[in-house]
Amino acid sequence: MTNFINILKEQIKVELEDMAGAGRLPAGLDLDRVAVDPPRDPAHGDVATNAALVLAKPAGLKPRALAEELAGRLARRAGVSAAEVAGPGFVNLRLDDPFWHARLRDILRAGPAYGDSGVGRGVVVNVEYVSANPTGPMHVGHGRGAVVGDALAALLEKAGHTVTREYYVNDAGAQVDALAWSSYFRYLEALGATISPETFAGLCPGGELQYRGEYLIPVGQELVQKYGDSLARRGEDGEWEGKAAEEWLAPLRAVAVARMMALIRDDLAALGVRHDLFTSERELVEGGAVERAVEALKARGLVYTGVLEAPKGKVPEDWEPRPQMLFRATQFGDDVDRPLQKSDGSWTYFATDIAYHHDKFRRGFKAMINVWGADHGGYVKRMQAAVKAITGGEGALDVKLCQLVSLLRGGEPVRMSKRAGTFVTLREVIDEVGRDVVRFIMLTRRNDAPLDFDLDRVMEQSRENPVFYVQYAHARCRSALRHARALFAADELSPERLAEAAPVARLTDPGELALIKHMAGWPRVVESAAEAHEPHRVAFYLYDLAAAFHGLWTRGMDDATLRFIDAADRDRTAARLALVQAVATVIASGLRIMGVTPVEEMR
RNA sequence: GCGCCCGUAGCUCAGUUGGAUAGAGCGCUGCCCUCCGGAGGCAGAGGUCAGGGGUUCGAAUCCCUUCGGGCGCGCCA
Repeated sequence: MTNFINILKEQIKVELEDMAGAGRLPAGLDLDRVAVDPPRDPAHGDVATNAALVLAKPAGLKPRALAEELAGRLARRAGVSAAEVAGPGFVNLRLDDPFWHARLRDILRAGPAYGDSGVGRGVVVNVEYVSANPTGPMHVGHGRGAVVGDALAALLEKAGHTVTREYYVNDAGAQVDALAWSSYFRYLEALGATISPETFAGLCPGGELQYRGEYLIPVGQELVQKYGDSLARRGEDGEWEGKAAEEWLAPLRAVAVARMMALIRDDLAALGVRHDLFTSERELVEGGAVERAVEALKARGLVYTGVLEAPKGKVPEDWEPRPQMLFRATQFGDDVDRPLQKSDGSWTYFATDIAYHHDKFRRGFKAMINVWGADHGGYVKRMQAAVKAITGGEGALDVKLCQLVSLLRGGEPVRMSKRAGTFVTLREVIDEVGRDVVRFIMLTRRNDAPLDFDLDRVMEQSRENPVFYVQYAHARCRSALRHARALFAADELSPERLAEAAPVARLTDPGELALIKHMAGWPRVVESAAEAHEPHRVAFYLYDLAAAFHGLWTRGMDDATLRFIDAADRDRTAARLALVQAVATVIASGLRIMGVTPVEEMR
């Protein structure tokens, strides 16, 4: 257990139980509401508990009297230098220097595993993210979801969860058909046909040529290689419309989807994002998963045929009431019951999505997290309702909605238009600023807050740029350790050796102790961020840690006695190098969750 | 019309499973440094946590309500 707060919480509970045993408190008090936290204001000590406030009423005692007794007991504990009653009945604990020195050794001994937690032990969780439609390259918005999902998965792993990272491939449905048609246009082009986009669009269902990007040109070429002109001849026969199209569209669809997924996988690789599993919607549907899911719902009496009211406000033009197969979503907190079938009898996307989540549950996942774009917000309730229903209440779905990313350059919005060909892809951004920058920036805002991504600002070397600031702190640590090689052998500087041999008791400067305290808070950050499913907290923590470290470093520029390396005092230098090594360890540990490389030097 | 998200310093944002005097960066004001372990330091001003009501020993945080912004609302995924 590396979270020192938990250690103290245990001690406090022991004291409370002891007080109950001594008749000072009623037996059997509920201690769940007893909180132990570091206070915001350092003047209130290192740790505070509200135990007396929470227990006063059920115990029939005055908060301050209860607090006095608890404080008196805690003050005798090792490591506690002072226990004071403050305010309405808080007990503030001050921990002595040796306590903090021991925490520093903890960090060095644990190394990269420092901050690992057991709160998620035994919890198997599925994190689904990206799931961009295979209809083109990824854009910046997809990139945000990719980073948030990937970092969340890593965070949960650090907190002890068993995580599967999953991508849902929407390779069925109208969008993919539209992709196939658009690919057919490129196919005809590759054959040398001179048909204009407008003429061709008239032949497409809906009269629209949806995907005009050049990335489909290689798809057309591949189709020619594979099928020669055989697909075109079918067209001449006038069999483009109706069901006949369904048959000859299949190879187009298959080739196009495969190509698009290859494109997307390349983009993901460039971002350093990986998935354990790609699940195909088409395979799921063809395998009968939808029927299976609907049967499961029917068995619970949650499916019926009914007529929905027209939505208020914006009513679709062709709205008409008609009976549909509906899922009783209202029984699980949704606002209306939701259709499972379209009017032509095929399944709605919702139905296949229920099947998909049913499938996840059948694969053993009770905890599911989906990372979606904010435009899917209206879909969350029904999906959570469906998961609750189809898992008999055993499964739970959390959805993280990612708000829009606005690309800026020097404070000015980057104009993007697919039509004008000025659309900026994720890949272009990665190529310009680098993977690490993209990943870090995507985590500098809560997922549900809009994000400004300024391509100029993120390359600045200043405190305003968190990527630089955190990287620089790590690089400075490494730099100090390299300089220390003038005084120490390499193996003397290893975290293990420093943990055992460095006289860390020499660290008495308030700035040094403050840094240790900050690092001691890392396991708690991991746990709370994992519990809240909020990876951005890691970025903010690292920024604060970097600030504390830079502050100490800078003081050494004015006051030589505070510099980390002092050739005249090997012992003190070793102690400070232990501190520096620990900072590097914690920063690297946090960056690892974010998927950002901790650099050795700034260039 | 309904649902979800959001509203915190001049600006951009943290802090929300209830804790004490609400924080950071930028900007602003004043002082210091001009250093090579390069790519500053210190201090200060600045807030009705959108408004109102409620629950609580205690509310930015929970509940209700009003206002303001974003997203969504059968046969798109």
